[in-house]
Amino acid sequence: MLDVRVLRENPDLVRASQAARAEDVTAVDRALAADAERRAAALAFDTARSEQKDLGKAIGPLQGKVKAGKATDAEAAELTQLMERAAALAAQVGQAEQLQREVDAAFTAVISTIPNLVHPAAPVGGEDDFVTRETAGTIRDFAAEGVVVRDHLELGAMHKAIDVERGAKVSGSRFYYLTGIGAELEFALVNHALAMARANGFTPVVPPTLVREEAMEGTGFLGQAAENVYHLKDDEMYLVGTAEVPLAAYHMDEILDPNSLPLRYAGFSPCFRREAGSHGKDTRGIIRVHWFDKVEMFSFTRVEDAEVEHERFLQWEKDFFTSLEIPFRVIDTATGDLGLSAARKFDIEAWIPSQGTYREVTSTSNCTDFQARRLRIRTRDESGSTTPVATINGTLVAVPRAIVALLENHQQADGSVRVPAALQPWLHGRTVLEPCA
RNA sequence: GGAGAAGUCGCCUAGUCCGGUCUAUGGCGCCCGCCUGCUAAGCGGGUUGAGGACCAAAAUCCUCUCGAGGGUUCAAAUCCCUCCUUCUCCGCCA
Repeated sequence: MLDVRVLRENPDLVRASQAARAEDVTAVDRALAADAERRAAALAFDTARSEQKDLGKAIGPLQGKVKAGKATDAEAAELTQLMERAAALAAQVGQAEQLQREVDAAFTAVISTIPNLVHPAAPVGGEDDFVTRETAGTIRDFAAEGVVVRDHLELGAMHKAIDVERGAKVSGSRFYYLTGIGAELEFALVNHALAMARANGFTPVVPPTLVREEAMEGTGFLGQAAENVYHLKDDEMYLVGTAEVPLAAYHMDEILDPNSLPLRYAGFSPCFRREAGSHGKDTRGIIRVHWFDKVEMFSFTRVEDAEVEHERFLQWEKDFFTSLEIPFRVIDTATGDLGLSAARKFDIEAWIPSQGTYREVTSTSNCTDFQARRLRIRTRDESGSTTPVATINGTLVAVPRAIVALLENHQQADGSVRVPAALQPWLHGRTVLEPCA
């Protein structure tokens, strides 16, 4: 949710942001008009209600007297008169309240469609207008090494690590089993990630992954992203697509102690995505699946610290892939590709040898105070009054894509896979994974 | 799944039967001040959150907020309905 004051005092800023996102600029004027209406309606209701309360105060004692039989005829007559006025006023209050409710809902409806203000440094444009911030690691020259590149599916089969056939048999397309070393790799990656997160001041969390509408709505996943969310209609529950949802909603409706910030949580959870609208994309392998496990970083900070925290998140994500010795690049996502809540987003894209290109493996977003305002998560400023916090989220490891990058980048001619040093302690010291006979 | 109890402004709590002096009581904690060799104690004041009016700002004022949402009524913490949550007992079960 956008700050109404920004909307009122600096509508041009909002218009510019809308334009950068290729969103509806006229929504700004509709929101402003709705805001004015809303305030007028509130004032009308408040005034009528105030008068009604005054009348009520006069009626109370008088009524008491009349009931006790101690009232004079004049007082009884006055009571009758007051009651008549109060009845008339009650109708007026009812109407004013009804109007206020409608106008309020209209305002909420409009302002909810406006995404977060884009960060001034975010590159303007569509999906392909990202800016590459940096490229790290060295891409192997497989041909020179005499290695015929196998893709992760082939390697997964050789190692009996990934089974998509049975995944499809049991659950359908875009499902898979991780077996043997595949399953071990998941735990190794997750443990490695959690160890790093803990070292960086994160509290490990295993959150619920089935949430109520309020949590889904508050984190901004029921807007344009709604079609990708699994909805359990019988129970009015939603399966989360990321631990960001339960982690963000963890402090919903709370006022956080300013001295406790930044509050950092690392959530491990399964993630469920319908992948509507991506038919035909990445149909081979486990790059794009309906379910996967992930370790997600989440931080609540003061608004003024958000940008620095966001940079830290990026650094920690880079540290993770650097430790896995996987070449990657960092892109600054373009404004048109930010989603509802993010003001700025950095993606890490790992080199995928079988595709000869970089593919997104993690992503970190600075949602400023947008998400916190929706979830009513505040802290106190210097003057002691409440103010929304900022929220930052970032993937530390999304298991299947990390496994893809790992297997493909570290494969050797015979199909064996080298284990990077950082992961060895989590795999009982194994340095090489040998394919099954 | 069945039966029952409860939810009040950080925490505890009065009020709910019987609607109106509730503008929600008191205690604890916390904040400010006074007093005091220091500390403690004592004394005085403040202390839910949200929206709005006025405004440069502060002060002030108004409305909403007693788990949430509806309803009854001139008037709801209080009466009625639905939902949420917690607890107790029974049943079932990782």
